[in-house]
Parts: sequence; structure tokens; C-alpha cells
Amino acid sequence: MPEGHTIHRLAQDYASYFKGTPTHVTSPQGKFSDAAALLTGAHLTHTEAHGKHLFLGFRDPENTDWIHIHLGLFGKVTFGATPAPPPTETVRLRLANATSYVDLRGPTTCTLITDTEKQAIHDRLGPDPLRTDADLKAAYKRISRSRTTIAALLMDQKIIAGVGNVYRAEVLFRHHIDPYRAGRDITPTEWNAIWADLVALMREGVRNNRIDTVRPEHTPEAMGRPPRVDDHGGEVYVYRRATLPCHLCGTEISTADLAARNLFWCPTCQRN
DNA sequence: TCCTTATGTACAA
DNA sequence: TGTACCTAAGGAC
Repeated sequence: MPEGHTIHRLAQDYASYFKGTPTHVTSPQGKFSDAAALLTGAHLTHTEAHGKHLFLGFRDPENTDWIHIHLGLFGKVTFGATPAPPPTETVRLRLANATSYVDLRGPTTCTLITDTEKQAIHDRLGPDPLRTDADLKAAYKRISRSRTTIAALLMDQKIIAGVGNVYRAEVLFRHHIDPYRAGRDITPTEWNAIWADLVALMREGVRNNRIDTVRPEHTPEAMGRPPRVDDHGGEVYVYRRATLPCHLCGTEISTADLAARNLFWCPTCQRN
């Protein structure tokens, strides 16, 4: 579920359902109870995403408290209309107002933090293709100096924030780049193209709340093959398509372990 | 009903 | 590099 596009979409959705309304905050599961008690009745004033980190701001006259959420691998968020059903035991955080509720389950992080602590998180994250303040040159500076593979670098949140295993695999396929190439062998032209593509793909991901990367001319309809949508909800070239034929050349898609994650690529199309 | 897997990260050794 | 953490869905039996 969660790459950067999911988190930016959540920032929008939390705001549209809860911003400016008195909000009842609870932690049915208990791990966020103390903070929830402090916040309940407060107004959600601001929501923000940086990479895979979500910040929900509750301003009092003095300063802003932030709920910092990171979904990790399993975290899920579900919105609904009131009346809210009784929460299940796994709900870490529930916000509820007169019209809506939202439940958070299974996050890696859900804590109450200050402005200063929030800034520290921004400071250790790289540029996010979905943020207007993103500096793609800062990312390239680090990539162009690194002997590490581009596949690993794209997953490093200090270098670029928000890209996960799906966007990593797909953007490398779309640019015909061998995932094992060293960062320092990526040219400025290639990096600019990768970045621009990530901006476009991830914006579409926010809009549709899913990851689709297949160009119109390569869709199942256009290519005369049966549609196949992955469990993650979108149509892709290589992600989780190991041993299936490449949409473009028919070669079997490869898979390998890279830094404890599954990497997918087409050994024929991605030889540059 | 059990086992595996997953779009992630932090920490220990 | 390995492991711990958090949850739920799908597949094997």
C-alpha cells in the first residue's frame, strides 16, 4: 500500500474530512492513548507529507503539535462516514467528527511530536518528487558520487524521499536502465528524465490512489493481451512479474534480492 | 487453519 | 547482514 503517493493522498484526505472541525481522538488499541487524550476536541489545522512520512497538525494558540505517522510495510488507513462502527482491537488511532471517522492500523510510527522534532525529520529526508520544495540536483549530487547501485539509491530515503519498491522497479524499466548500474554512472540527462518521470507517475498515483506505470501504447488492450492487474492495484511492467514475459520484448522478467527487498527487471530491455 | 508474503525502517552485531 | 516490529490477505492443506 504505502509509497509516497499514498501518503500525499492521505494528507489530502485527512484534511478534506477533518480540517477545521473539532475532532474526537482515540486510541482503541491503547498505544497512543495518552497523546489522544491531549488532543481530543482540538482542531486539525494542517496536514503534510514528506516522502512516506505523514504529519497531522493540531494548533493551539501557542504552537503546533503534530501526529507523526509512518505506515511502514503494513500500516493501513480507512475512512468512513458516521456512525463509526465499534473499533477493532488493532485500531491505533481513530479521528472522528460529526460526519466522518478514520482508523489507522499497524503503523510503524504514530507519535506526538513538536515543531522541532518534525523539522529534524524533514532534515534527514531527501527531496520528494511530490513536493514543490524538492531539489532534484541535491539528489543527483549524492547519486553521481556513489558506487552503490541505482536500484539501492532510489530506495534510500535520505537521497530521494517517497520512492518505494514499485516506483523503483518501474521507473528503471521505463528508462531502460540496468538496476545494478552504479549511481555515479547515471548521467545528468538520465537523472533529469528519471526525476521528471517520477514527478508525473507519482502525481498520477496521488490522483488515482494506485500505481500505474504502463504507457497507453503498451496497455493490454493496445497489445492484444489479457489484462493483469497486480494485487497492489495497478498495471505495471515488471513489479512482481517474475518469470512472466516482458510486455515489450517477451523475455522472462528477472527477480533478485537486493538489500532485503525484491528487485524486478527485464534483462533484455534494461541493459544500459 | 496454518504458512507465506507485502508498496518499510531501525537497530544490533 | 540479520532481525524485530506491526497487520491482513491469499494460498496451501
